[in-house]
Amino acid sequence: MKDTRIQDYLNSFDPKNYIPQLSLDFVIFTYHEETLKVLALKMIGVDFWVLPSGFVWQEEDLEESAARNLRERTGIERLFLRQFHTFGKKSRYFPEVQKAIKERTTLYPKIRDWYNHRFVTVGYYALVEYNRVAPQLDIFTEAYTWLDIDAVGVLAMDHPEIVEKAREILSHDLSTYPVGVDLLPEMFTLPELQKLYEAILGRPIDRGNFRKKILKENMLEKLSHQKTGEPHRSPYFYRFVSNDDISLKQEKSKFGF
Amino acid sequence: MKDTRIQDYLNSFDPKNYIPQLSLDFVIFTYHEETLKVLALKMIGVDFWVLPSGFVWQEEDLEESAARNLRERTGIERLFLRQFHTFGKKSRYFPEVQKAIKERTTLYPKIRDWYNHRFVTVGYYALVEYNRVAPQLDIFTEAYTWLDIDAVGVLAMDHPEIVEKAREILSHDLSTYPVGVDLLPEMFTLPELQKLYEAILGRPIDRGNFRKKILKENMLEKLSHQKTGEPHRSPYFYRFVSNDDISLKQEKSKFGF
DNA sequence: TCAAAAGTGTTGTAACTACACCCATGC
DNA sequence: GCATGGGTGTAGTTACAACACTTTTGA
Repeated sequence: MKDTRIQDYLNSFDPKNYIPQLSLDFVIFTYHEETLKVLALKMIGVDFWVLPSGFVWQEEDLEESAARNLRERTGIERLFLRQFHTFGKKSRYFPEVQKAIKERTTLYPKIRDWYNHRFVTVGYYALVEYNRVAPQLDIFTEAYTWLDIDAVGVLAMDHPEIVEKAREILSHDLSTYPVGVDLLPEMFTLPELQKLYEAILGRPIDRGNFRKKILKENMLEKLSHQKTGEPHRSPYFYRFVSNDDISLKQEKSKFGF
Repeated sequence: MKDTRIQDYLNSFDPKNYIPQLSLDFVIFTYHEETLKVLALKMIGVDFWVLPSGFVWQEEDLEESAARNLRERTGIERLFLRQFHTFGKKSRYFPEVQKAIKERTTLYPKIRDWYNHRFVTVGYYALVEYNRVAPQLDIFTEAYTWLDIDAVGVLAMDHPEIVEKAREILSHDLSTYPVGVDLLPEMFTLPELQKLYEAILGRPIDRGNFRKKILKENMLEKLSHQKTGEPHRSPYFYRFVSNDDISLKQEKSKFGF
């Protein structure tokens, strides 16, 4: 069934509508079971995992294209989406992958030709809340999985390197953007928020210091008790004040004079 | 004379060797007369200024390409070169510019075709010392100038926006990279270094605080007096300790816990 | 009552900010 | 001497880091 749709798609695919040798790669972060995770896809008929990716139409902005591709490939709508780096090693030509593609498109010379070059790829990272996202697979995708951030080494091509870079940038952005807004449910406890930060940074944070710093930002609103059921004091729930009030903090331009 | 060389070049130009619709744009900073400046070029036969730019060979890394293009277009060799953003608005198709190019290449359909698309461009910024660099113009370039950072609005296309972004990133990099190494002569005084920082940040810095912070980095070596000739106390000269010892400071990954 | 984790407070250090004050130089 | 800008010091504030103490909960 899917194969028919693929053939339909391939028949209608016109390379002229796309910018050649340019792709977008997405590092889609989520947070679940106290670990940071990254969305990986498995294309039909191949046996390796890759990051979601896409191509750029001639008639769309790069940013638009990123949003569109993300939607089409994963069903993920609005979210925090940010360009972080462009990768362009000449070795970004991956025989394993291209071979698999070509094998499956023997009837489509235009497709073979399309893939028969190295690609420069613009990296975007996104933040999505685990429970609010059910990735919708497009016709090329056989399966998806949320890889633990520490397990992204299994990704094909140079994708582990891309994830690494994305995480680095995300760590920096932690100080200027309240990532919890996108990665946690409406309500959450401070210990939960702290664990999120620890998962991103990859190192422990002092509890007391975390509370002080995060509360001083005035982004959080304390709610009623709850979170009962465990053999210790129950933490308070919090929520972010209002999406409108949460702006990117003016990156106080370093070299603080 | 130049025209002959251009024709030779155009004759030998083979689009197949390049990645289509992808360019590199360079924001080359220098520092002179207490102002931050940016290199701008004027192409032969047109009357607007643009940033140096270039195209990427099929068989070279993006980083390699940046270094090569910089060398070919400006004669500038080794230096601090850093990717900062990729620009991809669909409006990055500039009739004014492309018209000028096409008018001058009527005999070269392959060239017209090459320019007849919008380009996605990867921005790199570079730091060069004013007195050690004499931009060497390539065959397409009629003139160059060092634009004051506050005068880059005269640049064509979206180049002012690109410079703006580059300066923003450079401001951030100030805290992790000793930009003075690349922008100042071997010897310099602390007031001179401070003025450089002020030019980059676009705001004044307290003298005493600057000294304390910069000296604590242990990157500077105090030399003998001099800098005489002015009606006030003579400042000391300094130099950076050793290029080897100056490493990118580990960007202490924010959210300092 | 005990373990475990939440919540809170304290203390010392380092960094940043805004000054004030003195020093060297050429006129 | 005097204006000018370099060099240095200090005091107040804020941020950070480490850690101790108290509180609440279920078993």
